[in-house]
Amino acid sequence: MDSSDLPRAAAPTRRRVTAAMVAEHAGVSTATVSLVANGKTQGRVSAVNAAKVVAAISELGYIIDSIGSSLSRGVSSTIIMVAPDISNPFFAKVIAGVRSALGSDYQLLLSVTDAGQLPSAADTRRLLGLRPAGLLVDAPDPLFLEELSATGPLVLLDAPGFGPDIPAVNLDVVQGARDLAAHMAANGHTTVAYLDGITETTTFKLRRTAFLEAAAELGMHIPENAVIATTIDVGLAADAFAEAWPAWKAAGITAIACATDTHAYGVLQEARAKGISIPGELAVTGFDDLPYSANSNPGLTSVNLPAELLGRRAAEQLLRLINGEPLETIQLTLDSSLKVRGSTVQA
Amino acid sequence: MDSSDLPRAAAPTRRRVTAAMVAEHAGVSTATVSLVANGKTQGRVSAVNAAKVVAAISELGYIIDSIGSSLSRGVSSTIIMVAPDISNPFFAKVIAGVRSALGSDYQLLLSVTDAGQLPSAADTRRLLGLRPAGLLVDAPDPLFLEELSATGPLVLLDAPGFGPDIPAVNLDVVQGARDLAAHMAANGHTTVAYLDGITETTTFKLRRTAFLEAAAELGMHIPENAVIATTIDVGLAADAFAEAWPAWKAAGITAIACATDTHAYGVLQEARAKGISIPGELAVTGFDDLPYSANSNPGLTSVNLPAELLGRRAAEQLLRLINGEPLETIQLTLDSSLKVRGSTVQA
DNA sequence: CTGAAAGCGCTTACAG
DNA sequence: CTGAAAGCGCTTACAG
Repeated sequence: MDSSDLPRAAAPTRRRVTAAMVAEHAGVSTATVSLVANGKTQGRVSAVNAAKVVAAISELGYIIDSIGSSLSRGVSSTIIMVAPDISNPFFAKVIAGVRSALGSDYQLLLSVTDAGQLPSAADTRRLLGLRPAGLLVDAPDPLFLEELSATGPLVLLDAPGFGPDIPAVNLDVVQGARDLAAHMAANGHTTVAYLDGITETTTFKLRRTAFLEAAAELGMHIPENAVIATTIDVGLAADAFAEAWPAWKAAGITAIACATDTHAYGVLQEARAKGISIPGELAVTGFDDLPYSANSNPGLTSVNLPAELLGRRAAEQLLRLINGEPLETIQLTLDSSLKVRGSTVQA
Repeated sequence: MDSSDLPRAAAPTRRRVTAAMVAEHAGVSTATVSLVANGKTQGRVSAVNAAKVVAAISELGYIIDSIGSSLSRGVSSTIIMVAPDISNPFFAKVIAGVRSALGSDYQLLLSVTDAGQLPSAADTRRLLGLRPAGLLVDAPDPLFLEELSATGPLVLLDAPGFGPDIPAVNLDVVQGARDLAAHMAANGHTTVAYLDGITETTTFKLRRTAFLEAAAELGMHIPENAVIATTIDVGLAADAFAEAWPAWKAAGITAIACATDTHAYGVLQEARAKGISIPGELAVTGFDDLPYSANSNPGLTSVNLPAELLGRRAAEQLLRLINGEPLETIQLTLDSSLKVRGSTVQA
């Protein structure tokens, strides 16, 4: 009968304040409002008018509508970050770094997926409909990037080996993996295993190959079936280790390197459940040095990676790209460092 | 001289495909393209034309531009989630739940802040310029919500005590805190302390007051200065505990309840450094039951909160609001459960 | 069933 | 310095 029941879910309490309303209130054109609201008054708006608009803006509580603005400009102030695993605390630190560099000019949109899953290029392409000002892609696989075929400012994080012309900030995981192998060799281990991540992320491949190579160079032996892989998940890692351990033990394995600390936690957990002495019977190492690794049982020997710095540097590079500034260095590599704890050395 | 060097940062490789291009390609109007692209053909577009448009869309690789669409509709397909602490792994699970309920129709935009910091209402209001389809606010403080004065679909997470008419999904932290107190009393503790979070989040207040009340009811004593607070950070919690411990020890404190597992990790770490025996000399409990708590040294007794479910239910409620469906229940409360581990009971 | 047209809110040459 | 006007890409009454 009437339409008073139409606005159901969300009846707007007050109408949106538009630039036109501000213009009318201040007695100027919307063009002038736009100039003032965007701080482009320099030599284009008289001090008198600028003051009038500023007053009207604060009086009315005007906020530039980013939808209208984006459509007009052709680009939004959104920065999209694509990452395979938000549940990893390491990632939270990366985000913090990104945000600190981004400031408040840009909105950070996180495209997250389920643990260890890479987002599909199709999903991400849909996000491109938001016309992001730039794209940050963490630990991509080569295929994803190719499918994405993004145009516009793009910086990769933790993505080694992607061609020297594509901007990236990397972590020196190769050195970290070598340090791990050297540490094991120095502690007398001769037969070792590797617990890998299941996604074919380049960083995982590098961690694995660098470790295996260095282990071989150092005269350590890696038996058949001593390289296994699971999703980044404590429980699944524990299961995989439980299944592998009898054969490994028989093969004389006394140390296991894990692709991430999370994997290592699974091993520690299962070892405790099974009564395997760490590090006496088995030495365990991780990768990432999560904040919890100082506190696990026992403390976890791990490769510390500068997460916050990674995010910060990547965002800084992206900002330069967005502003059309040249990059001094297309690709950066940040140092890693080995943290030795009780999981490899008796306290 | 020429303008070939104008597009600096990002020369678009191919032009954006617009509805107009699709329309021309298919020999129809843009109105028809819009109808087909949005799946609103039912009784409005002939099968022949629909097929032509579908073909043109896939041939040209057309993707609806969400900026244009949002401006026209007055609302975007973005859902903004505001949360005080992304670095908490608990939060990652909440996000996972939100995403699983949201599906691919909506983009989730995370407004994250630094650890433990609540986002300013001003920041968030700026996000409203993105015209989100809905808002999810995790652990807000009352002031924030008032300042925000958001219109439109809104669901609160972990926000008890906000008036019965505002949609919220809560966690039964009160019961959890009581369980903790009862557990301590049952284990013979008579003098206890509390390590709180520093943000005046309602959930923290509830955890604290429920614990302190239950402790008192159970005849346990809480000395002066036995309630302290720090940011959610392992190191800071460790420092605060280190400073408080001598006086606490003198006062006869034998158990400490922490507002979050992260705080508890700090206590465990410091206790180890100082050679304080856990749980012999001091029993420690957390809250949240993070995945690492099963694996800390010793395992941490904690209140398990259903993070993933929290996110899922909240997103489901929000979707109903967005679709104008009625909510069966305005506020839900999800059960917590006590996990007893080695930090309170000798293994 | 179909298309021309208005309109969402903003920005930016352009003419004055 | 200023404002009228076009245009960004889409959606949706509206008239046919």
